[in-house]
Amino acid sequence: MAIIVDKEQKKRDIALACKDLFFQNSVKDLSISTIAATAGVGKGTIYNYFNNKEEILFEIVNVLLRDHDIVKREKLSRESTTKGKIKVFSDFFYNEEDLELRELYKDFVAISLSSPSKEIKDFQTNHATYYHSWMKGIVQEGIEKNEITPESINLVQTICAANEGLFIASVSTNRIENLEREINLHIDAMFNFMERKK
Amino acid sequence: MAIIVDKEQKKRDIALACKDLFFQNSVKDLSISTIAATAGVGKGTIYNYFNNKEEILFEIVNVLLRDHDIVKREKLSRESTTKGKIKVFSDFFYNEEDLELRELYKDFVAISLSSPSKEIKDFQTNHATYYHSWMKGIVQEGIEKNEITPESINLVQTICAANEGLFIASVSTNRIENLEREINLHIDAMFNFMERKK
Amino acid sequence: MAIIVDKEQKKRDIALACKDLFFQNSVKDLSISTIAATAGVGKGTIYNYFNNKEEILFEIVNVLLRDHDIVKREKLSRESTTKGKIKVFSDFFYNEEDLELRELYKDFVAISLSSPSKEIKDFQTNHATYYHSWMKGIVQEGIEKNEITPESINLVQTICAANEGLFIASVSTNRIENLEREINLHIDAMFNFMERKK
Amino acid sequence: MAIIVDKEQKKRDIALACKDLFFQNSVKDLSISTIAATAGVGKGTIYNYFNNKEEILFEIVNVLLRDHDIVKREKLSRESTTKGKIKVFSDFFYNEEDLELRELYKDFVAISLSSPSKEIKDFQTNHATYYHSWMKGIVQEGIEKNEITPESINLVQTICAANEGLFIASVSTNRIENLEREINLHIDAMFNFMERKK
DNA sequence: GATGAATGAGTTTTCATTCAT
DNA sequence: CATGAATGAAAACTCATTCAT
Repeated sequence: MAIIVDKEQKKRDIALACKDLFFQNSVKDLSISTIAATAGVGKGTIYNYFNNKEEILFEIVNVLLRDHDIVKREKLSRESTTKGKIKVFSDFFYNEEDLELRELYKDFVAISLSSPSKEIKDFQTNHATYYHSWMKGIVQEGIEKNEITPESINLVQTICAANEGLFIASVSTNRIENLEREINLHIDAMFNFMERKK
Repeated sequence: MAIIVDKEQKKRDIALACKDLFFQNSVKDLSISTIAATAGVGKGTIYNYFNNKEEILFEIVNVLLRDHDIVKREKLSRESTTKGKIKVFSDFFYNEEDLELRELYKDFVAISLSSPSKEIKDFQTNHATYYHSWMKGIVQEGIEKNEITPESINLVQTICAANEGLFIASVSTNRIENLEREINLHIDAMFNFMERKK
Repeated sequence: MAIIVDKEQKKRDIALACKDLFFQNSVKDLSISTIAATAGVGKGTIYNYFNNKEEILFEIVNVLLRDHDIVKREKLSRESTTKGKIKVFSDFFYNEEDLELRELYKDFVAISLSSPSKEIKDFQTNHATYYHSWMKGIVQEGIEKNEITPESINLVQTICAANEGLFIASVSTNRIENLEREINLHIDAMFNFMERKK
Repeated sequence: MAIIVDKEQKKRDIALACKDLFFQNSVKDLSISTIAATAGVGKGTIYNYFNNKEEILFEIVNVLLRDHDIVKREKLSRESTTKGKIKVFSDFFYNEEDLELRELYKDFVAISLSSPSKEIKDFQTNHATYYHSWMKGIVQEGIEKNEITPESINLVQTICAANEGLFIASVSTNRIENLEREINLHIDAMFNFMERKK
């Protein structure tokens, strides 16, 4: 019998072994040689598990997101107010823990903008939809608890979009000096309109 | 002196001669050979006028923005309400006329995200600041005309960011089916809060 | 002993399992991976039975030739004249039934011409000699039956060579529009000289 | 002004600089690196003049054929009889001078048989047609001079094909011990039928 | 100042072969 | 015996950059 390898596990191993490489460089700037060397396998082995560099990126993100979600869920459970939850939800764009994931996210958006493939767009759509629903759930809950007005549900899209827009601006320009502050200011402003007046 | 003017003119000529190339391809995918051939000059000549491909992109955008601004100013002058002006201001992200400029803009953001250089960040900062001020001016005017509340000035950042965020989402995911509609909905929602109640 | 028989059987099984692959692709274009997968065995197993891809080709051809010979013998028995027999003998180069074998034959000649090995040359020699003798036998018989002149025996080589030359020309150039016609014309021409004048 | 190079001359120079390489190896076995090194230019330079290895082969053959034709014409002019001319014409397949050209020819046929491209087939067709016409002209002349019968014209195809078939057999098998002898025997046999009986 | 021929480092990709299980 | 994971050498090809004219 030949060596039976858990293909999925091996994919994960290779991906994680070179995750730092992907944090520090954009996919375009990484060569298969470098990736293989870093992962401690031969170039051919990379091709046994991945069809292209993007797939490795997908794998890394998938693994990291699993952990990220657990932590996020935990952090959310510690927040009692809807506003608090939304702020925690939005801290992905600036907090220290998600620095790495954020780097990869930048890479994803960059690829989507410059040379989009169906795969990457689908991948992005899946995740965007997932997090959007999640946030919608939080807002819905806030409505049910009478914290915020029913119309608030229509502002979820705007909050998400503004978060993302502020993040992009903070990365691609020098205009945003303190992203954390800007995001929280904008959430405060939105909640001004969303919160039930007593 | 005269020579310097000539040099500037030649830069512009080269840049404009290959602008279509830049609309249709991302900078990363264009080779100097292709650019030179399209511009009808030798490869060496490109190096006499530009240090890298990005600089050509800068030149094209600069020229195009000049025209774009004139048209925008004209369109704005035809709008009487502040809301109308903001909508016209935001239509850059979806209107037909700015399709080309938008393609270049995507390229800029992509570069900023994946391998940012000081030059491109400064370039982006300049333009972002310029348009931001412009929009702020419009809102300021609306406040002075008593159309909208003084606090509205603090929402300019959010409006801009949400526009940008929606645009990025429309490009990098399949989530936004109709960008024009989403942008206008979100502007309407914001103006609900900004407009003075009579 | 029994084991050796088994080994031979297994070789044949593997070879036949992937014969279609060899019809459709030239040996050079086939990878061991593809062959192994098609044969339904592991890559390592191929190496247990064959030293190289050519050997698999030999095996396939050997098996196919056995059947081909039976059919040919049967077809020849149905022909009464020597000319008829020679034509049937030569139809290998254009008939529909031998299409596959012909594809393999092309591959053999190609290998012989570009990077000949002792093995392939011996293999080719064996078969060429075998068929040459066969044809010689037919001509001999025709002489004995007084159908053709005794000198005809010296033209066997020419007939064979011309058949082969026409085939090669039909494959490597666009000069031969209808190979069947050309081969039959040339055989007719030769028989003009070979047939006993009554 | 940049260096103006006679592109055609440079192609020829590169091709000739590595012709020995092509005599000794089949195209498939040659790498661009080796070719470039032998020609004394960089790898990139090869690509500036040729799209693939076959094109280099074409170039070499074209140059060599030019010389070959001159020599052949000269040799033919020294022959007075049609039979002599045909023999001289056919000596390409075995004479010492054309050894190199013959090696390339083998390569051509091998490629045509294993992985034919339109280009190579057209190239082969052109040359085959050219030499075929040439030989036809010689036979025609013989007919006009009353040396051979008018029907001889129909045997040109057979003579060519048999020459080629014998050559292929001599290369791909051990059956032909002395190609020169076989070719001349077969030409003698054909002329037996073609020559006018006095 | 303009040119474009030459370059070679660097990249992706393939695949025969090995060998631990 | 059979397997198939791992490998790395080798190949094709690209392209920014230089520099002689």
